[in-house]
Amino acid sequence: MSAVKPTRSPGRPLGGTRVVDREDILNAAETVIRRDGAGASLDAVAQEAGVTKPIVYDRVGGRAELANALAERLADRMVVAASHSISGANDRGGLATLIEASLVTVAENRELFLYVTSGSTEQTAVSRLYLAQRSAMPMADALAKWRVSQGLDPSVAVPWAYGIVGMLQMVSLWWITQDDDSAAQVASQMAQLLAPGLGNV
Amino acid sequence: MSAVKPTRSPGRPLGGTRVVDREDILNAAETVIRRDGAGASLDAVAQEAGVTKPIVYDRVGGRAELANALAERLADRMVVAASHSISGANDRGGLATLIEASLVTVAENRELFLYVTSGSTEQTAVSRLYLAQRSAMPMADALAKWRVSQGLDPSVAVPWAYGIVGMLQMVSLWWITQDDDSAAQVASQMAQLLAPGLGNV
DNA sequence: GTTTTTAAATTACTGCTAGTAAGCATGACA
DNA sequence: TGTCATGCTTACTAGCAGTAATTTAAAAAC
Repeated sequence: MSAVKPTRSPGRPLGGTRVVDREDILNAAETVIRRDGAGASLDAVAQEAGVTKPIVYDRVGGRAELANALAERLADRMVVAASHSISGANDRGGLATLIEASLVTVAENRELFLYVTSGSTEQTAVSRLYLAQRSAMPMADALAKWRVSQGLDPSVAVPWAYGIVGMLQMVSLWWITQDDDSAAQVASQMAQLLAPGLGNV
Repeated sequence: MSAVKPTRSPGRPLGGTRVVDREDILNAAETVIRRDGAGASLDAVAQEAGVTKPIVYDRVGGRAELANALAERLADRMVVAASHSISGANDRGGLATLIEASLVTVAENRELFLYVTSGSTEQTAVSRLYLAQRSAMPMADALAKWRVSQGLDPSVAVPWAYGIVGMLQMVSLWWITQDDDSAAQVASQMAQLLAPGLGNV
């Protein structure tokens, strides 16, 4: 597939300035991943961006770094979705609404989710933790603060946050590969499990 | 690395019968993964088993199937560890003991855990669900049975089981990449989060 | 105004890996 | 004794991550 003739000859471009920056590469990567799935190659990403592979390495780095950058995007998107959902939700069912927003965001970014949570080679463990960390650390901070305000031990915050992120990731993975249950239903069920332990948030 | 001279010439072996079966291949795979980490190649597995790659494909299939088979082994090992731990535990802290056994088993099979939870290519999503399913389905059955016995709705069992498996996987991943907290401590913390929602199992 | 250097890109390569096709040696059976 | 089946190895293909070498144009130096 890489046989499509590149439209540009070698050498410095005529304007003399860079035209494709890091953000362009990341956008192209998202497009390709949506189209080709989680197995998208760096060559395909480069071609979609109208450049070649070494440019991808110059702008964002190798495959692991690309996955990390996209993981940050996805995590940010989830935070935005969560805050939107929170603003329209009241206390009861607030946790369920949060989880539902997470599920819906994963479904909207299905292939991207699979890409960033799959990794490829040996470095995968670190990469997967990176995505988790990106989601877990704000949660851990919030949890710790809230626990302190309640006069409770805040040292549980970090493992709890990682655990909840892992729970949400796995439930998302299961949920997007079946059609029986609605997002709201599953979210409510998971909230039912978590809420008592969290202290009826 | 594949330049190590194979000790066998082509053709049917002298006895006329197969000498390396599926179990031998899986054992060799575990050895190689322990030695080389999660990036272990099929060639290395074949060499460790004293055969060549096509034999691996004949006995267990491709990389995805190998990961699935090893995932079953690891899941079974965890079930055994859990049942051992249960037999020596009383009601209070039973859940924590279970989680601790899970953490310890992951630590004992560190590279294998990373191998089966990482996968490699596009099929990864299915493979990861496979491992999760292997652990989640017995848990879901037990949960459903227990919920029914308590006069509660058992339909939460499946998503809860997947969620708990995901939680344990992520906490394990986080825990084996740091040294600050003991297994017992983390297990107790996670049990503290889950127990109330489960209904003080 | 010509030469040199620097910037920005492509082309072309290496090394590795999953997976498969073709070939070879031994046993079984007619 | 010759043909077929069996259980291997060797040899190959295709694709991907990552890197080195090369090319072109702008900018700077003389």
